[in-house]
Amino acid sequence: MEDQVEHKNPSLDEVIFASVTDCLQSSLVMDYNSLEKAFKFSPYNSSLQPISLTNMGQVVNHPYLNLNPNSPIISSSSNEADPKENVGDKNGPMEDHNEGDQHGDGESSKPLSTKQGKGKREKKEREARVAFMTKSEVEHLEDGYRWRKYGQKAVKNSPYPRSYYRCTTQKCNVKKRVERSFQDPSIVITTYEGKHNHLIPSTLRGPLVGEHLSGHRGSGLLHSFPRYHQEFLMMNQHHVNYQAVESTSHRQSHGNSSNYSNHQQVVDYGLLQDIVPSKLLKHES
DNA sequence: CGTTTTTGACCTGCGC
DNA sequence: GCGCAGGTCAAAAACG
Repeated sequence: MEDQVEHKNPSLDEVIFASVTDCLQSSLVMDYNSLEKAFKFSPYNSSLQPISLTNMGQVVNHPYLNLNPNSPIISSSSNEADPKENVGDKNGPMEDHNEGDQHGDGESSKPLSTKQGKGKREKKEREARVAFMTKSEVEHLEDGYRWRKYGQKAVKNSPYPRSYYRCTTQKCNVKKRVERSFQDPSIVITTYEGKHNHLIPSTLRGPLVGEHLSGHRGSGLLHSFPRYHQEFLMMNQHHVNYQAVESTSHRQSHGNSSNYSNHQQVVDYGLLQDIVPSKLLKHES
């Protein structure tokens, strides 16, 4: 734990969201130590990017984060199409796009020998990551998507293991990692990697996220699922639509501290409207 | 019986 | 080069 305090330059890859005590409250629970730990998630943790969720509460601050209201937000969109968004990082870990050829890294069909990739795939490309810290008793928070666990590892210096999940939807290679903070075991750190290329499955074993968001809070399986978290997912989901329609440059709104809000303006009248409460959508604009 | 979880082995990147 | 830690695979087990 000592060695982790190297100040690396954050760049446009990883986002740290605030956590909330639960979906009914908006009080932030921020534990910097845990945050640091969250940063350690990534072997490439040179890339961290704060997010401004102006309609979702305050931005988490952290010595590593270098919060800058003018910095482009997030993200998630990043490695897909816009090389510009990778600005600032010294072509480190994210220089090639393995999704270019197919969907992904280590799909099960890929033989190990290929994986070793002598020569070919130099560095494995990583998707954008978003980390949430959530106060929750359960580790695997219901988020509307279906996940299959594909691994679990013990985490150094932590009594709690880290679990690895993959979205079960075909061709969707979104992954997430879940681990409990050893500093505060009540906090679950969930890291999403990649973007869903599909909508939230309607065949959920429970109410849709949207339902939940639109006022049935406290009911159903998602009760433990924090609102920020849900909101991110909703936006993440709709980003797919957004891209499909607008596939270009709306994201570049410098000076606006909330790209999300900007984004929301774009998708506001689409599907999102059906599932996200309007006040939430309007809040920022 | 199909799907998901478990878990040990293996691979990769990094620091020394 | 070696060892460590993180990440993934894949066979077997468990589950519904």
